Amino acid sequence: MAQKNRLKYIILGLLIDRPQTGYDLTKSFDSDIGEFWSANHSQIYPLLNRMETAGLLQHDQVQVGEKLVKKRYSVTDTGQQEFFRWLQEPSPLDNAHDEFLLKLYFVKDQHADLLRVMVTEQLALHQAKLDNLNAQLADKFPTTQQQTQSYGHYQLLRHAILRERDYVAWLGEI
Amino acid sequence: MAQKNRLKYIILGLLIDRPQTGYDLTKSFDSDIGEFWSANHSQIYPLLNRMETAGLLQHDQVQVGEKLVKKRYSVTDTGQQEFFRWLQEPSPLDNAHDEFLLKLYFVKDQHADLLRVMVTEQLALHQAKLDNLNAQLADKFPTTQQQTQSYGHYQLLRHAILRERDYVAWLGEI
DNA sequence: CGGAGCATGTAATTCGTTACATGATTGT
DNA sequence: ACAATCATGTAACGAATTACATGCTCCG
Repeated sequence: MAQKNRLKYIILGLLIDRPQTGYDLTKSFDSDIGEFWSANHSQIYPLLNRMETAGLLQHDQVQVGEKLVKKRYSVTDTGQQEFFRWLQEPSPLDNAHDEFLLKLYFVKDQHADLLRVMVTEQLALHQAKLDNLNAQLADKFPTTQQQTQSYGHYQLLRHAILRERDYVAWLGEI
Repeated sequence: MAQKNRLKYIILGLLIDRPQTGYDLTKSFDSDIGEFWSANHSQIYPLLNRMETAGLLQHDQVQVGEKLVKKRYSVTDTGQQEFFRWLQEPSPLDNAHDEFLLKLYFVKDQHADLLRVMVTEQLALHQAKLDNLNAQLADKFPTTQQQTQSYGHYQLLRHAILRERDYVAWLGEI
C-alpha cells in the first residue's frame, strides 16, 4: 500500500472546482497551492490517466488552433463521492504534509457543519501534541545549563512549541 | 539525481555525536527527532551499508550475550567533512521538510559563528516569503466578500502568514 | 520567423512505506 | 517458559524528482 496518494484528492478537488487540463493543474502547483504542496507534470499526466481508467475522471477534447487538441478533465460522480469521503475522513498529524490544511483549502463556506467537526478534531490533536512537547521540554531541559549545551535542540523544541501554540490559536479563531 | 537524501546527513550527525547501532538510530526517529523527520529501520539498514561502502562510515562489532553481535557505526574523516560541508550549505525553503531546522538540531553552541550566518540567511528567506504571502492576500482577497466565498483558501493564507510571522520572530530571538 | 510558453507524454532513478522474515536477549 | 524488545536484514510497491523527448500556438 506504500503511500497515501493525497495528490489524487488534490486533483479531484481542483477539477471539481473547474474542469481543467493537466497543464492547468501543473500550474496550480507553481502558484497558490504550491505554498504547501508540490507536483510535477511528469507525475500529474500519468496519474490523470490512471484516475480516468479507475473511473474517477473523464475528459473531453478541446480544439486549439489548427492541430492541437487539449484534454480537459472533469470529475465523474464516482470521483466526487471519493473526494467527499476523503474530506470527511479524520486527518492524522503528519510532520511531512499537513493533510488538514489541504482539506481546508477545498472547503467553501457551504460545508460549515463539516468544518466545525474538522476543526474540533484538529484542535484536539494539536493540543495533545503541544502538551507532549511541553512535557518533553520540561524533561530534557530542566536547567539552563542543558539549554546552552544543546542549544540547537533546545531552540528546535521551543520552535515546535511556538508553532503548535499558534496552530491551536489559529484553529480557535475559525 | 532524483532526491536530496537528507537522511544521510541526519545519520552522520547522530553518529558524530555518538557511535550507535542501526537499531539505536531507528529509535531516535521515534522519539526526539521524530518531531520533524521520520525513517524506518528498513530504510536505515541498507543506507548504513551504502554509506559504509562509500567510505563515510565504519563499524566495529560489539559482542552481546552468547551469540549476538551488534554493529556499532561511527563516522570516518570523509564522513565528517561531508557532514560539515552540508551544514554550511544554504538551506532553501521547502514546504515538505525544513532543512534549516534539521541543521539547527545538530548545532551545539560552539559553532556560534556559523549559527549567525545560517539564521541571517533563513531570516531573509522567510521575510521574503512573508512579503510574498501578504501580497497574495491583498491580491486575491481584497474584499470581505471574497474572504467568505473561499473561506478555506482564505484561512489557509492567513495561517501561512501567521506561521511565517512567527518563524521570523523566532529567528529574531536567536 | 523566432522565441516564450502551451501541451503531453516516457524513462530512469531514488525515496519512503508496509510487509515479510529471522533470531537473540533480558526480565518476570 | 514466555513476552517484550533488541537487532538486522530483504522484498514489493508506490511516490516523487530529474531528465529526456516532441510538437503546437501565439505574439511581436
